[in-house]
Amino acid sequence: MSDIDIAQLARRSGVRASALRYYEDKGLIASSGRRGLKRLFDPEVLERLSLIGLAQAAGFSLEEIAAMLAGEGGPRIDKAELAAKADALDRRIEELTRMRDGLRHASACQAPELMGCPHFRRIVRVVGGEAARRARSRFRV
Amino acid sequence: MSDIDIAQLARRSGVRASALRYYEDKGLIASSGRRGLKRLFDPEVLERLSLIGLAQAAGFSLEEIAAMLAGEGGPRIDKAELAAKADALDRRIEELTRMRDGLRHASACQAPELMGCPHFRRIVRVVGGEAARRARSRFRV
DNA sequence: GTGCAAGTTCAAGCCGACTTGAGGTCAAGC
DNA sequence: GCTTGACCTCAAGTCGGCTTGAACTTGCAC
Repeated sequence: MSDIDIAQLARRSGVRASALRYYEDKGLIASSGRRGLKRLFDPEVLERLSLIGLAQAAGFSLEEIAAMLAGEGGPRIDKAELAAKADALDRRIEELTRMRDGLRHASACQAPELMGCPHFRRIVRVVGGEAARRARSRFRV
Repeated sequence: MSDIDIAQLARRSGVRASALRYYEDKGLIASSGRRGLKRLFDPEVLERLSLIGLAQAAGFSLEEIAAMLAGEGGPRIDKAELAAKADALDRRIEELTRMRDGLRHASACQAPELMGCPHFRRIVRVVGGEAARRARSRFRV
């Protein structure tokens, strides 16, 4: 078989060997066997790692991802949950957009004192109040 | 004076008292004095907390924020740094947008096996590969 | 057959941003 | 004057997602 070792998998996926072991431990990926002590992986794991990466980047925790991947024959992914995540991303994108506009203005603002600029003050009030609570809360994305 | 106590400040800012003490310790805010043991705060701190919230939400660490706020007479904020942060946000927004589109598609996709859908597979490859490394890296936003 | 790079296990450490807990102080109301 | 409860300090704990270190084993090249 063309199973690959952990170093290969690490190199080809960009995920460090220690992380791969960690993922295996958490049930996110499985090795296809051992050669002696050494793990062997099916190259399909590469695709699974991409899927994991996508899910991570979308804001799922490893635990959630493990649950999704646990299904038999292909990942069991809850469509409603995906839609909810997409909605959350929409909100986050809007928020970041407002923030970016604020920063953009601040970086160009001619006011001698930034806090003297009414435009910036408004941004601080709006974004700083609301979004900060989100930033502090567990749910990053 | 109309200085307020830490409970008031917490209530009005949405930042917990323990966090406020932590911020003071880190030099992000200052109390204007004490009544006995108890801290008193100038209500202006509320605005400063909003600014901190904004900066946090924009992806600055508390340490960075402390450095920015350290200047005399109004925060000394580096315009170039702000512009860089805005650029970073732009990239992040683009990424999240692609991710959202992927999730949206996945949640609507009719393919019996999600991984059988070429569209989704492409998304996994593109987003899952690149963005995941970012997600894993320190720089969230 | 032997040297050694590359694997292994397991426990502990790290990061940032706080929170929590134990034990102490004190201003104000009864 | 005494209770009470809001505040105080300081150290330690939490969370997720790994990484690191120590001590060990192994497959492969020579």
